Amino acid sequence: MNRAPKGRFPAQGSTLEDPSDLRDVLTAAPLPTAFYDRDPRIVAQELLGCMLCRRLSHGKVLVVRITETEAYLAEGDTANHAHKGMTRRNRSMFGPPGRAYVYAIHTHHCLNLVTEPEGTASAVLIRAAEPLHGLEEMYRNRRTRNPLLVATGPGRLCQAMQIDKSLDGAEVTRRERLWVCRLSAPENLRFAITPRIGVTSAQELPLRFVLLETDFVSRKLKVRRGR
DNA sequence: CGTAAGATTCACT
DNA sequence: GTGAATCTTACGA
Repeated sequence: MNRAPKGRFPAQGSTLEDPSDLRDVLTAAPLPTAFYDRDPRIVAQELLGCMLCRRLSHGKVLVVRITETEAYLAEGDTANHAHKGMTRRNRSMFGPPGRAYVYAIHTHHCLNLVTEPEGTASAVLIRAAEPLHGLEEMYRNRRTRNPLLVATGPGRLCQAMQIDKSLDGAEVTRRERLWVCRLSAPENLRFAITPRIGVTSAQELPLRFVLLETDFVSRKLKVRRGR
């Protein structure tokens, strides 16, 4: 088993050091409302590999590549914050698709993207991402210089990208404070489907989607043994 | 108004 | 693996 030497980082990972690549990302059209106005399981899968972009108040833009998502269903999903109806916390999930639902948990925040039509409370939790641009800013926010620890977890991602409740309800279909884009037509990326992490109910539902062939995930996939 | 729980993370054993 | 940090929300009295 290969293991990175202590104090060094794996060679894996890409950046947007090439100015033209960065320009392509920053000028790409955000995914439109129609993208989000679908079943959260489909949206969760198709978000894998997409770029999540955050413009800070002073203008600097942070970019990460989404590697791990979870779907929270409007029907039959007791792990969904909205499964017992609307509350002050979850009201964004009842709003139109293509907006953020941000909530606080212990000492952290988590980012969801709202799916399906207004009145249908479903969303996709962004669980992990690979940092691509604005590394120094994100290192500072996370108090680490290990890229594998920057955004591999929903709380870490929000801390790295300065996402908190002030972004709850924000539109992610415009290039304003937060948006998602992709550089080309959807690629056929391979991913695994597993139960969701951390939920205390509906634990069996396979609603977590994890990009394969990346180390930028919140939990290592269980290795299938035997054979 | 008191209390309990939580879609997490980190340090430590 | 276990426990603590630390804060917001939800809910019942």
